[in-house]
Amino acid sequence: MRKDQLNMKKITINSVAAYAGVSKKTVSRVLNNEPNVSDTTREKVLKAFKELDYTPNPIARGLARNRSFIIACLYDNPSKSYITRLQSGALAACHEHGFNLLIHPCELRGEALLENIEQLLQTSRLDGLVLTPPFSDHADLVAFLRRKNVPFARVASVKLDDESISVRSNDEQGAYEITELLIELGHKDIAFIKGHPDHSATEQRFNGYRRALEQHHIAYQERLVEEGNFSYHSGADSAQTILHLEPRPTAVFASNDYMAAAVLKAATQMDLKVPDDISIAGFDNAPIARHIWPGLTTIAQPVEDMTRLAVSHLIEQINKSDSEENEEDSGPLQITLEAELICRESTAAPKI
Amino acid sequence: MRKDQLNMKKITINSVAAYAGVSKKTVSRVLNNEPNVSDTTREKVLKAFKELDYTPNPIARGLARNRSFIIACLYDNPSKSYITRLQSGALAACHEHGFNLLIHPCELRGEALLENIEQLLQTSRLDGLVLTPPFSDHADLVAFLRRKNVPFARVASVKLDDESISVRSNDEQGAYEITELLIELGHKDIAFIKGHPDHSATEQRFNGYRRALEQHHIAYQERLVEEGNFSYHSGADSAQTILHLEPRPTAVFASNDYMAAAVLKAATQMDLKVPDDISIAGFDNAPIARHIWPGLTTIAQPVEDMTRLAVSHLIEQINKSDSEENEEDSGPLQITLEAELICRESTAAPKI
DNA sequence: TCGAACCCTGACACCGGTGTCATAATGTCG
DNA sequence: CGACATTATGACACCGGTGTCAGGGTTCGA
Repeated sequence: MRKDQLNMKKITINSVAAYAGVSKKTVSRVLNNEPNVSDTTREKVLKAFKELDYTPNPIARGLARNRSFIIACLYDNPSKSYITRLQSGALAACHEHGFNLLIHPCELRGEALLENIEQLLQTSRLDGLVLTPPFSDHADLVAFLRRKNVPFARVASVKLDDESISVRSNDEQGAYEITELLIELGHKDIAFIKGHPDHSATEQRFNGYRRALEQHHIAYQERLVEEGNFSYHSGADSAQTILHLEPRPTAVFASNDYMAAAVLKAATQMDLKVPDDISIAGFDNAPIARHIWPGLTTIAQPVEDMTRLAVSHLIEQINKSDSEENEEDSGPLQITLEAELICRESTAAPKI
Repeated sequence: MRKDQLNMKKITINSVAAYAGVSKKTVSRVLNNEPNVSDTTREKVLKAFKELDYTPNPIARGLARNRSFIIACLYDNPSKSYITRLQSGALAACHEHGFNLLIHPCELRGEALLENIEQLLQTSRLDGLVLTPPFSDHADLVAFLRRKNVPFARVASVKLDDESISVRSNDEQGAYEITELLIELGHKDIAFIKGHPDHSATEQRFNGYRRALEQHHIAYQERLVEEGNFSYHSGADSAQTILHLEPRPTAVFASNDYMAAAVLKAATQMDLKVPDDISIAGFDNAPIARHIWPGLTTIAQPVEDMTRLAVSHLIEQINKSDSEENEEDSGPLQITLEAELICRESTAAPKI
């Protein structure tokens, strides 16, 4: 059968088989790089692929193999830049492996979460799930997914002590370094604004702050610590308290850049010069950190890399569990990437 | 057959049919709300759905109907907040109709675009496409999709003179209003920073600026107009030129908030007080507009609504073209939503 | 009372791939 | 050289739904 005889009809595995003069099963073998196909046959089929411009139908394939080639990325994160970076890393890995990415924003709080996820699983027949903060350490969710036997990977989770895929950055170390920077500049009264309690990063960053103080023999002062929730607003509230303390701290380390930006705004409104009158540091290296004046000293995490790695390993696991039927979990996979300190204009030695 | 006899097996249409004592075709009829099912039968089946907790498999359904229930959202936009707002609107509409959303960032420039899209269509078997700026007015892409007979909807397109689905906001009017506000505050030398030439919004906003000047009998001065590209950096460059003009304009209207923020940063670095020494206005109401000090006067577009509407109508069209086989395009659908002026602290009367 | 029109319903093929197994062809070893 | 293992291939059922069509039961008009 010649190509033009097909006359623009949909190209299916049957057309290819007919064109190449083999059975559709053989075409399928070539498609999936299965062994036991002679070189000459394989080449005939590959030639047919090219000449017919054939693309296998992922839906049919999915039906036959009970797979959707779709993974979903769960998030409930206030930071747009964080989300888009997550997505971009996840997409890169998905494309590499021929998967598609579904994004699924949903709320951490509320009874409905598990139902919501269950419905997502039911209706989309996902092959796997990527948990991003604050879901990465949601014990109920993790237990639920284990019970349902749904492959998943966690991004920026704290808990390293289990057998699932998890990629994180070293938040504790980052916070340590930024605090140490302030200390070495000569600051002693360093205020700290905590993040959202649901995020495990919150505790990590706080720990880094405390460890740096301790290491440098500076007493921890509870009065300098405010509760925030990563939002700009919460930063603004905390700033009001912190900037009116007596004596006023000479530096503020906020757990993310939005809160740091809010502190900067509040300080500017109070006619405090940054960094002369007060130093400010953030975390995350969000775009705003370099879009304001002065630019924020902060910590850059390799968010794209984290997600890319997580998704990549997730897909590997999916593919593996597909071929081997034995349920040996191919071992845990825990990766920790380093974060990078970025110095901008918002930090300097205190003017005595 | 009783439910517990099924003993946790996968619930398929066959199980339901057996449980309800009807054929799978009848179950399928109930699933799709087809006519010609007696009330008693329908209820039996519905009862089986509930008791077995049945969810139809979208993949099998997709194979049979040659549909994927997936639409993709194309974008190449520098603004993270714009992207996430687009996504959130698109997701809302998708969920409402049982569709899934694929996100597909890609580059406008470069020969590879059409190939890229073609591959996306081939491998994902999308049911439709949402074009967001700057793709909304990409003539080649639009022609390509028409030729391929791929349903699509455009968000924030300028061209209203054709038969496809298109939802936009009135950028020209928004720019007019913000310029008018500045004029009414007493400004006469109002600088303007253009956006990216690939985006149709760029021209719209510029037109609004010029119309307001004209309407208020203020001569247009070419020296006050800078070329930008919506990025923070381009705003910073333009700011350098504008802020050093002699005489210096008393107000700057940037085509988006990032560029406006860059102007604000540059002005602050030059020890100019905003808004006392110079007023600054932006466009889009990006988060940064309220995260910096002073907050930016800007225009808020209903981005979520635009995308939601676009996707909603797109899905309607997909569903319709599925049932009716006649290719009558159900009429063009052009919607224009209004944008809203948001006054913050960055604009005031000029201090003479 | 009988055929026509209509409403329900199910048998069966089909969507486009993959899995299982039988079979033929080839290779290997005692 | 015969018994057996291995490789290459295709026939066929199957994944879980939907489309087509035929047949049995009702209703209706003549």
